[in-house]
Amino acid sequence: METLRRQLASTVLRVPIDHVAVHAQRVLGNTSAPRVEARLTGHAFTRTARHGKHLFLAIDSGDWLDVHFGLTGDFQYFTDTDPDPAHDRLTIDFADGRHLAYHDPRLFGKINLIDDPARFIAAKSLGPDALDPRLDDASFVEALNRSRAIIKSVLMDQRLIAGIGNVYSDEILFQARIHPQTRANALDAPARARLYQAMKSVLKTAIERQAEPRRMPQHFLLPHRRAGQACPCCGGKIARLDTGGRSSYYCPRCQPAS
DNA sequence: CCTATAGCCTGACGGC
DNA sequence: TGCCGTCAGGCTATAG
Repeated sequence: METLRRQLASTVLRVPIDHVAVHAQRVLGNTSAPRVEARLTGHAFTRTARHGKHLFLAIDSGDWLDVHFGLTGDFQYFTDTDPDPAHDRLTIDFADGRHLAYHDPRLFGKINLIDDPARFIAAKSLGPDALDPRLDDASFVEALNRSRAIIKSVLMDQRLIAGIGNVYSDEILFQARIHPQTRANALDAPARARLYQAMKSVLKTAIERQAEPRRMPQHFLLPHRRAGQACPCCGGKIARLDTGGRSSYYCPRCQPAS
């Protein structure tokens, strides 16, 4: 998400928007196609912000666009000669000839028109962004102690910490050597410290590598995140586990149940 | 309040 | 080739 934000910030800011088309009403949350089209057409994005998995685009009219990509969404650029990408649920045509498609095959994403990101974040009860420096070791530990749920679910709970999804929660637990089903409040102090360090370093590394799986270090779980693959640390087999309806991949030897 | 689960959607992939 | 089951980077509403 941060990678995408930076890309947008370096390409679309202050470029006037010629035309907007909504192809799937479903992706619109609190607004309608005519409203989005009216608020954007003839205007331009002036800056970007991000909180967890939410991307915010300031519009020079004073409003903000909140963009969430669900499971399968992203932005795709295309040109006049390209056909419109399949599953483009909303397209924005810029005055410089660029076209941007909000692409989301599974329709789990949402776009909202809001007047203030901070208020939106509060209304959604989102926790602090995982990379916010104000989310220090002490407040992280406090958040963990409040929960009896399994640590895998806690890391993904956007109300506690915003920004961690299924893949990166597996990576964080792998590097912290913690079994995904450990109860959050059962982690001892060294484990909590490892988890905090892993959370910060995994996300920073991911951003440095533009979140491209191919560019992740080989000692990360991510390049090997499939059942039966060899653990990059011990060579054992990566296993798969059902946790809260999502798949967790982990190394039973490096991340033993405590 | 807390935690766990079902449901929303569609496409890609592997096995038969 | 075609069909079927499984899996997939998320969130919300609801149940217990």
